[in-house]
Amino acid sequence: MKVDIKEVARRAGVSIATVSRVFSNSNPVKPETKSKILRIARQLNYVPNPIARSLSKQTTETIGVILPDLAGEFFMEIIHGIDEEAYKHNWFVIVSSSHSKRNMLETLVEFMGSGRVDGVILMAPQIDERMNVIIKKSKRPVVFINAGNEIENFVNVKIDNFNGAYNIVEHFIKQHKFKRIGLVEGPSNNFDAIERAKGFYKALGDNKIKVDGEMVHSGEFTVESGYVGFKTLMKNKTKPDAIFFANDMMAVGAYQAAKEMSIGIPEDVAVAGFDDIILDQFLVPRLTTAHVPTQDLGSKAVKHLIEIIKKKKKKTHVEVLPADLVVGKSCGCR
Amino acid sequence: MKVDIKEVARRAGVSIATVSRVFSNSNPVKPETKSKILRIARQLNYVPNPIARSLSKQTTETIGVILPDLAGEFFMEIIHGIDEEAYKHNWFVIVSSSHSKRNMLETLVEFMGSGRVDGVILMAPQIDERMNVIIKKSKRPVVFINAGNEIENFVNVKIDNFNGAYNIVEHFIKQHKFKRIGLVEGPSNNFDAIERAKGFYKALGDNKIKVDGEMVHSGEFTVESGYVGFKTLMKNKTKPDAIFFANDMMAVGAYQAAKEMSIGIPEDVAVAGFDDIILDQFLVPRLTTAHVPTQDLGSKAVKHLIEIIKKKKKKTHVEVLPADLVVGKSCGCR
DNA sequence: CTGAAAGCGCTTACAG
DNA sequence: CTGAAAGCGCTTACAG
Repeated sequence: MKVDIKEVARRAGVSIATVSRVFSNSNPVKPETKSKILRIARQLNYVPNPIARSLSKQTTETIGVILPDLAGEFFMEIIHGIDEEAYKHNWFVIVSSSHSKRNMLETLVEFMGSGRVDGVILMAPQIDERMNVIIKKSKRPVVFINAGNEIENFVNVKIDNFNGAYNIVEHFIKQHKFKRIGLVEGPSNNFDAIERAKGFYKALGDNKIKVDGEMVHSGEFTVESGYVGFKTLMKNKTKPDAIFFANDMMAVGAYQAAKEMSIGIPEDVAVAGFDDIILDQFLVPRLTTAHVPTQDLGSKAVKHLIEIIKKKKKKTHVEVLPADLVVGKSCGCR
Repeated sequence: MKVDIKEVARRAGVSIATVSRVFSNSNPVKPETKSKILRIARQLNYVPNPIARSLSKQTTETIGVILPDLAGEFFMEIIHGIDEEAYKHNWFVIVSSSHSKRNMLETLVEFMGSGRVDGVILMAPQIDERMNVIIKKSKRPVVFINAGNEIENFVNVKIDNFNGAYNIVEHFIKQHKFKRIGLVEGPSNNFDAIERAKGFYKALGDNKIKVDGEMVHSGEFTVESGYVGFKTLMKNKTKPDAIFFANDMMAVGAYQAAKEMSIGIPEDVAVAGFDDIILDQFLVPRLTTAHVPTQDLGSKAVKHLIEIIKKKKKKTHVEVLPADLVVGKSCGCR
């Protein structure tokens, strides 16, 4: 038997408006009437249809999430953070991990144009012109995760790559008195990589250490490139005291290279990475790195988005989450 | 500007019924009319409102997914598999990773009772009575992932833990002529762990190898317990030739213990795990294990669910996905 | 505190 | 092939 608002109203001898008021507790309803309705509803196992409610209220209380395919470990944690936060607010989450750029665009159009969601959380490698047009045109709010500086007039939740890197290098200098510090960079078109490199250079500059071109290697954020980077730097005439890898995966490659070359970490050279990935727990010695609070990225994004939707006020700010120093033993501590 | 079906119809000089027919391509529409409508729609960035469509058609083309909180790496891959498959069919996915049992129950009620989704994919540590009642009462279909045998009359997609384990142990015996084979089990209330242990015992039995109680240790699927298990077994008077760990995380613990004890893998003792987790790629020597096709778990579940929903026929079968042997070097191969 | 009625944006039998 | 109209299950100004 179908049980809708009409059926409940009929049995309770009231209008559907009254039943609706009880379930959306928007307006006062006489206590006796209310409890009668609730009793009957419970008897019938009645649950208001959220689809109908959404259509009527023009609001779905659900968030659309678009993530790139490549997110890996991050993917999981971000979704987790999003889901947890949404659950607290009693909102739902529709996910779409996009397997290509076209797909991402399509999903964006669908989300922005269709009324399926009230807002979107978007994490894209880059925001191209077509995406930009869609986003600008729609009145549905978007919150970005880890987008570059091209995003203005929107909320953007990101990681403090600059200071994360700065603090690591400063730790090398202040704590360990290292002077010759190498850098294995990430891809030159990657926003995170660029910021991390800037932090590196700034820390050197602030401590009056001159940059030595020989001490810098271009990596690709891969284990392989870290492996190569380590070997390259360690073959220089004057070897580095320490090397900062712009992400942990490259540091993993360094560990492999060090093993092959019988170079001790940290006895012969100190090493640090960035990200604090799960794999780090299994490295010996424990890698010194900067913690990226991935889950927070998701939960903060949800918070901002819901606030924008509810308050109907546009927020345009960048929330930068700290990437705290994680001191392991690879830097020479202990 | 609001662009709905009415607006498109007005501009195209047709009724909304015609526009609707174009977008649901249900009925024939004169080609010229159709292309005109499509052109105008594209101009306006019109996308049919899926909420309205859902209400009208009484079907949402979205799947609800309920996963436990503890899934970790699996979580990610399962969602990925689900999302990818759903995308192929043009369906949407609402996720909810449940942070407690109560939460899981609530979400289930919401999904089953409200018309928000057409069906549910459920992965639960165990299905208790109250969940069972809700599932049985609702006409909305449910597909289980990796549920125990308590699930009857439903589709259940799971891993072939038994044969995965059997094949590993048989590999030890047939390929390497090992006779003394140890086992570090998983938690005794864990369905996967139980099946894997069964496979272990069956392989021994089939090869006329008697089980030695001293060769079996109870682990907890954690790195720690693998570490302890390894040390325990290796302190026996007669040491094992090989040890099968019921999951890879425990094998990781074994690697750590072996390093400490200066025991060579596989020179002194062979080792194998189960799961084929990402971390395996970084173990030296490469771990021999059984591959768990996590992503397939998700995609198969979606396939079954959509089929049930569309064909409106109830399917009740268990799909068992093979856990293929992954031969590394930890077993002594090469 | 309550009801009648319009409306949310679609789909679809019915009639032409 | 096309349109007018009823209906999907709710919400909410409006009037009382």
